[in-house]
Amino acid sequence: MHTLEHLNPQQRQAVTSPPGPILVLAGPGSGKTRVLSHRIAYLICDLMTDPGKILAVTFTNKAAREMGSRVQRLLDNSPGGGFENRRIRLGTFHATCAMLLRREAVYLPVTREFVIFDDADQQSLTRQVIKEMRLDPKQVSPSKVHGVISRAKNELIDVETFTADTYFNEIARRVYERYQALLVANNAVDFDDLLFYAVRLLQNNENLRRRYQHEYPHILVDEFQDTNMAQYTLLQLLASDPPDLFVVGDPDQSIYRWRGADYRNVGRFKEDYPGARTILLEQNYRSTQTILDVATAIIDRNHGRVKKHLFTERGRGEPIVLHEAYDEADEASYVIDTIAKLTLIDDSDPRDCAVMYRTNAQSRVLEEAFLRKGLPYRLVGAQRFYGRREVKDLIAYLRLVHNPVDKVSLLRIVNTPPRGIGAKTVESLLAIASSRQIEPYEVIIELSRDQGNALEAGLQARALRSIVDFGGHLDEWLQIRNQIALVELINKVLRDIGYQSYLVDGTEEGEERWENIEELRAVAEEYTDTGLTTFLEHVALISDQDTLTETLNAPTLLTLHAAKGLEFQNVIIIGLDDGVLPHLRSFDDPEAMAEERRLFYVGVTRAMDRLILVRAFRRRIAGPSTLAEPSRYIDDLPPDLVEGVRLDRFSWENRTYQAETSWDPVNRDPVEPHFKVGMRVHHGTFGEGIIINTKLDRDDEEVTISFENGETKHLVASLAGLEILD
DNA sequence: TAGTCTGGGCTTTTT
DNA sequence: GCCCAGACTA
Repeated sequence: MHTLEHLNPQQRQAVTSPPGPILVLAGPGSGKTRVLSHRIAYLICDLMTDPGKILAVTFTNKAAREMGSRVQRLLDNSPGGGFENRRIRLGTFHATCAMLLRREAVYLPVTREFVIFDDADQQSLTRQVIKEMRLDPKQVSPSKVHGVISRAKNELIDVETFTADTYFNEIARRVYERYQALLVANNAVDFDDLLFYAVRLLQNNENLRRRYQHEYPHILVDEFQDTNMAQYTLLQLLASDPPDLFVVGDPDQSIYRWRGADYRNVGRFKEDYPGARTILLEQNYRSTQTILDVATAIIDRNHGRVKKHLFTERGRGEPIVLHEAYDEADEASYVIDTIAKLTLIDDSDPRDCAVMYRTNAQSRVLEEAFLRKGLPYRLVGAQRFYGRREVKDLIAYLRLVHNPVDKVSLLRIVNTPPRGIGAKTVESLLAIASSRQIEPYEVIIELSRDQGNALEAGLQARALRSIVDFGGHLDEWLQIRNQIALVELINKVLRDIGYQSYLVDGTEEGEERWENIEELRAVAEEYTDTGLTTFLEHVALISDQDTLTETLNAPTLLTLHAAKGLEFQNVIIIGLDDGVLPHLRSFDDPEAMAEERRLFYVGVTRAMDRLILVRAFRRRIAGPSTLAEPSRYIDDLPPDLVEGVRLDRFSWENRTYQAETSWDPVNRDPVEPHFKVGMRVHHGTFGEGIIINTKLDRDDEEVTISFENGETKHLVASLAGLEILD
């Protein structure tokens, strides 16, 4: 019972409610993870619940991990002791469904070894279907069509019930049908299928449903406001009778509507479970009262919501700061200056500062500014490790070895690295496969075993040699896949295809790519005991945040979406201009506009001590730089809480921030211009010409030359080998 | 078959 | 203004 001492009355009420449908509306910073983990500990230690009967679902791996370790800590400290959390089923919606589907694969159109297609795979499959239907991918955008399909699945609409009310939707319906068939043919499911199949399975099979209800009578859900129809239905199906369903969420932080999330599930929950107990968590342990008041002023302008009165015992704190920069470059230098200043006056470390923005494109100007100063930063999202080309390539090889009918992976790597199996050859291979009604990989392996067949197939001798070579390797991989450790398999594949020499081409980028491969191999080491299936599932269901390095003492740059669930001492939100925040694309949709507001609210409530809002007088969004209109949200800020005075400017030299950074600033010598407009030069290929323009580009000089032969060229001076003639 | 060129288009992206 | 994808050329 001692674990309850650290909870406030509302938290305690939530944690100790008798089992049943319970809805916890948790304001930002109100300790929702704490409530969830205490609830689990309470079930185990006080109500003597078998840990194996508890199912806790989150949206991210990170949240799942965090909850797991917090529960473990609570159990370790509990008076009874000896409890273990290992048997708690704790995971993301998708991982939980994947577990269920693998167990019950006999009821599915795919086998237990199914692979999970990620975003890029889904995209390329959709594109393939569109092309197959002889539609132009430029007219019919694969991403839009796939978006429609994905949304349909999230709303549990299958091909049969998908109604095509418009021409576009008719196309989408036909693509949907074929797309689904191709997934099955590849023994694959996409992210949405994980949920969709799980729901259908439980709906159509009463025994199975009973079994799972009995297996997990106690269910807890994090970020409930972000559930979509499929997830909500899944929870309903899993909940036993009487249900013990403990859901925690905050409709004001619902920012994934465009991914199918529907915060109205919160309202639905109350309707579907009339006896549900609702508990509001309003005490905030993160921010100053000033920040909470600003946040409240912003969110209170959204209608039709349960108002929360966020309060803290932390006191008023400092006023928030509003700054207007000249343009985005000036905005970036203001950000850097401000962080430098904060590290001086506030005893903050650079790592305590975050810069948030609406769109990823905004990070570029910031990054450039940091790089110019030689200062480190941590960027969340953007160049995701598992989205890197080389990482995806290696994973595609492994997926192929695991599940050779996966044609998306096969096509991805059949000529990567280039081995002379080009588009023409691939086409012939596919034609042979379909005419003989076998899988393309079988054609490849057969050819490698018996080259005589090839003559009939009409393949060029050179192409055949390449196929034989590749097929031989593939054949061998398939035979040894279950006999050697995962890392050994990876090493073998890498060696066989000469991947290192392909990647490492003398450039820095090549080195980096190879390092990524080594990192992936290091991850694979941890799966020596569990094997390829588990490893592939792990890499398919992982998120970017998991790869965020925690050690670097540098500010974090991230989108407002990525900021959800995090907190920082100092938060700088840039781009408070209409069209950026709120985003232009949301203007004509009131629901979307309400979500933009929530997004801003999420950003504001990340701040513990200081909040700094920045806008720019001019801004370039697409095309030329134009005058920007201040964000409408600026008008909603209570004037007495805002300080419009700009912070004093500091120069970077000798500042603690720079001194404390762990990374050596890149001190490039400034490039001296060698060429001037009007100079006559000679070029090895183009002959003589006159410089008509020069430009210094961070580390090189770019010149425009009008040559005597009439051509005008842009050249990089260091590479062009120009000779100055006068 | 592999690099270069051109044109469209352009939020957010837990899995 | 920049990036990616597909067309085009060597």
